Amino acid sequence: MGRHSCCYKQKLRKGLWSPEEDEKLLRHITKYGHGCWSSVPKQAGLQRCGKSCRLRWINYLRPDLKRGTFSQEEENLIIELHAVLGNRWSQIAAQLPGRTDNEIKNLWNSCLKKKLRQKGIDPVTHKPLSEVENGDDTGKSQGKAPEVSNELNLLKSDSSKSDSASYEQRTSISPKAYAPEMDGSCSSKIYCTSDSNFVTNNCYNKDLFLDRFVNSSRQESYNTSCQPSDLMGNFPIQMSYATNDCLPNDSNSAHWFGQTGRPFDMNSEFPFNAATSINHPTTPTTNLFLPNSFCYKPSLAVPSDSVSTAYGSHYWEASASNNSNSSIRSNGSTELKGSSPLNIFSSWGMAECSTSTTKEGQIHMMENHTEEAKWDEYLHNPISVLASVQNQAPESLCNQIKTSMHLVPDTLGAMLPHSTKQQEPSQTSSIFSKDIQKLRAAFGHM
DNA sequence: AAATACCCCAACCGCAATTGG
DNA sequence: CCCAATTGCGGTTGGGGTATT
Repeated sequence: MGRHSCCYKQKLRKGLWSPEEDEKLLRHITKYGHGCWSSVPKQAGLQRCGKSCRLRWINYLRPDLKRGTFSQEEENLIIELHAVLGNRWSQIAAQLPGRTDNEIKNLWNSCLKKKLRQKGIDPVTHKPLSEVENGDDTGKSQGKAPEVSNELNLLKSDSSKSDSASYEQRTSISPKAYAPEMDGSCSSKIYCTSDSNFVTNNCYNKDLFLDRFVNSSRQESYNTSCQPSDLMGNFPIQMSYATNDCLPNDSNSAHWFGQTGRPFDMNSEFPFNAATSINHPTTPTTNLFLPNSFCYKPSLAVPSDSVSTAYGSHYWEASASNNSNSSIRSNGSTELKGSSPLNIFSSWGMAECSTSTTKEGQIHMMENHTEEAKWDEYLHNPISVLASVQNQAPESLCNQIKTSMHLVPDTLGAMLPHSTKQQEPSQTSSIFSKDIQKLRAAFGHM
């Protein structure tokens, strides 16, 4: 219990990480996965404790991290989530793709708290400061809707300076989304959020909502909790999870379920968004892999709708108007045809998405769990998986893509955040075109 | 220009929960 | 069930950069 044993050992480095250390860690994890963190520093040749390595990976080296300033949408979302979740940073972070709990915590402590106070809102209770100072705690028992509404109204006026779009259009969770289910004054409603719309489902009370909300952000939740069907029930959004039709019904993105429906959430240590965003039931067709208001950290010089992999970020564009005509291509103009990418990805990224009650859906779920198991195996024993893949006919592109993520070790330097020279998309393209070539070779028909 | 104050954020610390022998 | 190892989380710290005096 308590402090990690390795922390007691002498001669362990502390403090800021050097670029060399970063590269060592990144190379090691990319090549072998992290496995047991306590053994990572030794294997990677680092004078650090495993805990420090883990933290460095999660907060800094993970390839899916966004960097740069938080957008107004993100700030609003954090405030909204904090009103619901309090200081549960990891759960808040789970709703913000590419952001870490540490990052959000820092933002909150250094910036958002201040902003709220300036707006006359108590950052702890999310109530008007005047109300808090007067010792009026009636809001506690009556839900948070009023103060949240105040808060958001104030923020609306603030953010309107820089953005002409309406608040409801910009924010992921409409302020209206909170009020009814929080104040307990009406039948509980829960809202699927999209950029411009929200829909209701009269089946959840606040506690269940919170429970689901909290569970949804837990890393293990994709196996057991917060299935989209749990939350969405009668939502008037068409979704056919059990089939390949996991396509958006409209062009708006819904961030809410983007996290809950992902096989690797942002706190996982190997989050590959190629899989996760496919799960996103309302991800726009023009940006299949990421919610359209998020972009990747500029240090990697990746287009906003790119896929981040263990070897860096790669720009994928998917067009998928229907299953048979689906195509997926890299920014290197490498196009994979003939095998529907939705078929491909749904086979390993749909575990949580596959919520259909039909037999077909159940079958898919089983298949998906199998794929997850393979993926898990890959992460923890990549060499054996790689060997097995190379020695047999590929069963799914999933495996090939996963394998391909191991093929470009020389790009590591370019992905390191320390790297001052940004990698041009064309370079990224050429890097991945090699992968695509290997995929093609593996499949023959591609 | 130097000193000081302030701010941001990466990293550390310690506790709780989980896992596995 | 126990216990040690490990992981995850949230609070806190401290170094470095920037702004102010």
